[in-house]
Amino acid sequence: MANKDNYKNYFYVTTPIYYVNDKPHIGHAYSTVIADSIARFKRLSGYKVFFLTGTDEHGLKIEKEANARGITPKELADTVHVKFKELFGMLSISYDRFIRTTDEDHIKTVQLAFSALMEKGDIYLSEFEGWYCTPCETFLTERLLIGGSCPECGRQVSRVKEESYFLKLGKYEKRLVEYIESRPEFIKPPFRKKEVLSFIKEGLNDLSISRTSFRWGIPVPGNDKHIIYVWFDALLNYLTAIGFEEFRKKGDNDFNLFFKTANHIVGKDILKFHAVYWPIMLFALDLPLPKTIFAHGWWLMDNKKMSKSLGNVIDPVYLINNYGADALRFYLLREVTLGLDGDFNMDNFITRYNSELANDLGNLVSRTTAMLQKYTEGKLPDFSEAGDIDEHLSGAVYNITSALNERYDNYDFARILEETFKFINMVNKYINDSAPWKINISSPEGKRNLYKILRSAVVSIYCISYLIYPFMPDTAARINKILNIEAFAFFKSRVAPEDIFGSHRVLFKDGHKISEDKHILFPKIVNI
RNA sequence: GGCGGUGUAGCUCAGCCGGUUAGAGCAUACGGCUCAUAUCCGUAGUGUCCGGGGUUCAAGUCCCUGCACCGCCA
Repeated sequence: MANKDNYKNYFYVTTPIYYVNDKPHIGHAYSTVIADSIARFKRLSGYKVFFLTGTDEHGLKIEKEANARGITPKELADTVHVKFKELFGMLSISYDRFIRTTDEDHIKTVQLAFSALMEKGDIYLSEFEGWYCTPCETFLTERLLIGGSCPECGRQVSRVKEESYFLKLGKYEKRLVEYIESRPEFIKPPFRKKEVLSFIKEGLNDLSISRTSFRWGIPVPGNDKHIIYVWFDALLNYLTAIGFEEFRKKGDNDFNLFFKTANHIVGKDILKFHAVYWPIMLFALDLPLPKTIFAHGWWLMDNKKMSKSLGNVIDPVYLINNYGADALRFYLLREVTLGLDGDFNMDNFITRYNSELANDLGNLVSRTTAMLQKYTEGKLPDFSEAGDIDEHLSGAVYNITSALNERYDNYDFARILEETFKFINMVNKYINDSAPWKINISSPEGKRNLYKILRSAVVSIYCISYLIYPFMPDTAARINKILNIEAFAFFKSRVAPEDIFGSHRVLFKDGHKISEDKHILFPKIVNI
């Protein structure tokens, strides 16, 4: 049962909820893969994880798209949200809930929250006058416009003047600044934190949070002339999914324990909503704030922004079908450091695939298993015959794993993968240098030496499967199958990362044999 | 315009509080091995560390300035 003080063992991670006006693209895949990887690592480390993703289904843009297609907004959402589920299935995304903002419990949450803030006086009715960009769902002030058009998308904006509900922001401004400044882990990476702070310090106007010009959305309780602004609606999904309604009614449950540990994964374009408006909503609701908001960059295509009009959009489904989900996951996470933009380049994708996945990792597994078949008929030399694992290898694994928690908490996935692949190279070198094929096995020393090398290589591969598991779960499972051990035995023991190497004596029992089948983990890409 | 950042080998980038001949990966050339997905390992390079001043015994590393590019700004 949940203990009030053990929230450190909880881990709540969310992706943005994705807008259902169009099918998913690589950016959706990216946010979701980041969240999936950290969720998997935390589960591995024994945390109670809740991983949330889903779709944002309300708003004028959906209503318009549905009208254009001659269907209802709900029909549009029903159709498109499935595309996201399919993509996430193909990508092995291990979410615990796929929320939709049209879900019953979410609608209740939004209305509950809205009412609570009305009662408190943090939401009030007034009049909005200004400009609005429909495609961006953004209100704009006069001085931001460029030639009378939206500064973001360049399209026409429309003049709006209407009655609207407002959320008080100024009231919480100072508190928010203090909160952000005193918590380095709250907004990552650090340069984004600076941006947010300077934005807030310019002063916050109250936020318009309702619309009367269209119908597709959640009505304001007691005044259904008004539809609740899509961002106010969408952000609350993070509360719905972990039982906000029940929490309001009955008090404590897992809700509290989870929410304090929340990690929101967001794109840089929606950081402001998550780092400014969302915390203020939570202050107003007397709730704790999430632990971390991580803003990642965008994917460019050949250094240009991807857009349908340029025709340079890369389809994640195409990549998965041709190269596999893990190849895509690997590329997305390996190529980009921290919160920077990434450049998707097909040549680069293939180079990384061939040199790192096929040549370095795939071939290491291939040559090792082949030697085992050849020299010991697939039997892993027992500990008593082989002795301890090579010290340089075990030391290297220790160095990587002991920094793992910190690296994950900083979303420094590229670094983890870089170090993992350095280790893979080290094992390749170890095999080269010790040259098992040259050993004279007629002598007892020679035999023992050969056994030590083989066992060291196999245990190293096991460690590699552990290290890559969060990023490439399928590959990790396939490696374990090749080694003929239960997939993810490391789950059961819940060993600390730095103890993973030491677990081999338990894992590989005397007389253990690896699989006889020949597996190619990553067939080389030869064409184009 | 305001605030912040970046500019290092052909390409992508590491270089924390200033300190020996400036690093990695990819690409290129040559060499070694044969267990392996013609894979792996080794060796060799080349750089006005954006320009100009300054501080210091000592500066990609700090300060000033110029140029170029980028991010954020209800």
